[in-house]
Amino acid sequence: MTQTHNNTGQHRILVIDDEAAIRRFLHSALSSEEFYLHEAESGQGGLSAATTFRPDVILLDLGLPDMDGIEVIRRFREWSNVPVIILSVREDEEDKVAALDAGADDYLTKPFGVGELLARIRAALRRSLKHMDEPVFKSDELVVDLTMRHVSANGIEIQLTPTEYDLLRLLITHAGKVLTHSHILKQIWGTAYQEQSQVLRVTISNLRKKIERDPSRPKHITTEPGVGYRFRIQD
Amino acid sequence: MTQTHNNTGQHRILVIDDEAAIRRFLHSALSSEEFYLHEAESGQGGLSAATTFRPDVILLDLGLPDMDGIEVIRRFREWSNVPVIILSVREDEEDKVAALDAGADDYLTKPFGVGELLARIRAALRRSLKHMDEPVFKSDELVVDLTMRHVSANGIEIQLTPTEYDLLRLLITHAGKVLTHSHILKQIWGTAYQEQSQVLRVTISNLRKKIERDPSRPKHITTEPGVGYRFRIQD
DNA sequence: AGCATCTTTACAAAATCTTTACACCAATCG
DNA sequence: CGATTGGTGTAAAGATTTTGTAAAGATGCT
Repeated sequence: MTQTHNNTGQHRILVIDDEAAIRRFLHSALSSEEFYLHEAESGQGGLSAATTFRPDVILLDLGLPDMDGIEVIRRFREWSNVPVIILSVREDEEDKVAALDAGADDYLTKPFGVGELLARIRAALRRSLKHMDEPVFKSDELVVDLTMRHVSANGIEIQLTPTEYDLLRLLITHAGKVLTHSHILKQIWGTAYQEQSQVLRVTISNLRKKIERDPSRPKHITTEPGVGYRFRIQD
Repeated sequence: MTQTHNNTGQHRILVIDDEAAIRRFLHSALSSEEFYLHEAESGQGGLSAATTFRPDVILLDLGLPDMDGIEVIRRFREWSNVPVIILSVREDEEDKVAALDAGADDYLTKPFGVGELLARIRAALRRSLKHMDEPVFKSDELVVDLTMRHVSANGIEIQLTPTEYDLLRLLITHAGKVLTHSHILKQIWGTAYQEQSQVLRVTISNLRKKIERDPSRPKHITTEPGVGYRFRIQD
């Protein structure tokens, strides 16, 4: 699941901002032979535009009307590593820390210079274009679309419960690696459950019943006795 | 064995700044269980420290006495992708643009909050640690990937039990050296087992059955009679 | 209430660990 | 020269721990 950006020289930028004035400003500042812009004016709209437009960079305003900017980052980071640069009027340190820790790559406080914005976009692109990830994961007959929270085998949709999906996503985003019981538990159930491996075993069992051809001889999710579980990429 | 970062949880930070006051400030702000700091007070010193200290992140002051900060970034980028965060008193846009375009990853203007610095360091680490080569150990046909917890010979996977794996890892991380019985026992079975060499012999035997081509004439794990065992690197 | 999901309980099945028993080899000694 | 001794390797038998699964209870949402 490695790949791509477009092979025209143009880089694709998604702007998510509710103020038309700022969108216009960014449009005139950035539109050029080098960049191709797409605009969204809400968090929901931005997230869905991200799946269809496939940007190389996202410029995100934190103060959106429909949902919290931090939440937008978090949701987006569930399936993509595309760089997110925050543009915000808030200059409190805690806002910056929260955004960066949620998965943002950079944080610019308005007003900012166009030159600096361009330089930070170039820096983000330089880093990320080397290693971009395809948000659709395939292993044998199993297909997991991390953008749509959609799982299928042989074209037939598989219904997963929220925890089952979270567990599968965690395993897939670390495909090949062994994840220890306590690490998985901490990630999905929280620190309090770090030692409660029984609930993990049950969830693994249920997940296998849904995604494995023969749940008693699992191919996708294998157990590493005494250590944890591993998602194996087939082929 | 391509070792790119340390396998302790600690991340290594190189601070390049000529002002002792700032170095002290950063030292108290960042030194913790999470970070291990190294300090340099000149561009030349920083560049050479980067090769020996192998940092995961570099914090660089642009105003160094011996050479221009931009030049330091450029020289460093000739051979490394380790993230560089600029700390500078200059807040002119053209300084920022020049530094970012020279290869810096982020630019913070002094004075800055410790929280923001930490968040930007975490963001830089998050991005770069994903793309680091795994430390893979190879000896002849045997391949041990310590991050994937994966052992194979001639491309065929070898299943190891937890103790077998722990033992192999201990031997490999000290490849070439002799490890005494009591040292191995203390490390893997705990102090209580320090004298129980029988259990070690059994485990060594089982491990050899799995990783040696001819377990009765072991090439990888050799015994040093009366002393202990040694992992020999082939080739 | 009805439904889906999550957590816990209980137990069977499987894998691993430790111990026991003994064979092997070399060096040493009566 | 054969017996003994100390260090080592291997097989196999329990003992122990870990893992898988069904099913019952708990929770929460509409």
